[in-house]
Amino acid sequence: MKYKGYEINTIEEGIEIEEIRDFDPVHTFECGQCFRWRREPDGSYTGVVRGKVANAGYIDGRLVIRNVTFEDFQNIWFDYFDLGRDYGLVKKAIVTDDIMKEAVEYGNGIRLLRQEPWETLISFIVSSNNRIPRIMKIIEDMSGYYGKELEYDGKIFHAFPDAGSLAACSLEQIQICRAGYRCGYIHKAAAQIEQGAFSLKKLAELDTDEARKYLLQLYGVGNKVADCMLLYSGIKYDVFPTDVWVKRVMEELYFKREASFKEIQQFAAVKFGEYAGIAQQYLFYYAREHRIGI
DNA sequence: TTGCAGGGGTCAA
DNA sequence: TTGACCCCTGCA
Repeated sequence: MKYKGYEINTIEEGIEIEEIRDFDPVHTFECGQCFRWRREPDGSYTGVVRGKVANAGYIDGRLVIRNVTFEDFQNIWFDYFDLGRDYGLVKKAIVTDDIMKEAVEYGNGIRLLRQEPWETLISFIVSSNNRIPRIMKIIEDMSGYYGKELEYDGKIFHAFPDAGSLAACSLEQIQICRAGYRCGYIHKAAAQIEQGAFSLKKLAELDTDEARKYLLQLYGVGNKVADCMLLYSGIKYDVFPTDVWVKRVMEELYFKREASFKEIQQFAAVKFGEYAGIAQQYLFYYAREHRIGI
């Protein structure tokens, strides 16, 4: 059947989408934006999103999403995979030079996932001064201890715990996830949100600068985490999360000298505009895979 | 085997 | 602007 321009078939294991453009699972799931998708031996990926387990991969040129009903697709996955956006147009807008042209060609098929805001916030608080494998383990452990149990394909999975569940935990209970000093950040953020002192829903109503400032009120959230949270939950696309890697990459590819964080952000805002965040993702992935900026 | 540096940042002085 | 920070990993 047709749904918003896509041809969707319901099959026994889930659904399949024909002729989908600009969706490469490897580039999308391994470009550093998400922490809960794992590669299976057959090359597909299994992940937990909004309390549902799913598996995604290509078979004969069709994107197959297993353990998903057509209704789930309409309510969750269409939005999560950002399928309403024409990445062809995005690419046109951000490719203004040979560097971006190459980065976009290389990272062809990266989509920016619209992840659940609360989970995204905590994931990127955990990411501070940390590496991806360890971030994944902490998120996994936290879900295992405090998230709802789910089952798929004979295996047990866990949803990411909601704010109420983590707010109900003592600091010691959060510390068993081995997130170190970030446990205090998580504990406080959960309390602020659960008590209604802070609303993640409000972010969408604010302009980008206001949203960023508002997020900085949360203990443990600085500029980098705020920008990641806004971008990877699909709330704002004109942010340019600048960590030490992106800084080095921008210095090497564009500035040819040292540049301050502020300088880089201003440069990106002018050069890439409303899709600066997506440009950052292509650039970062390209640089990481080519070991630029090391 | 043990020891030490340093990591996709934030906070506080 | 600078150092400490929890925990883990990589590498002498």
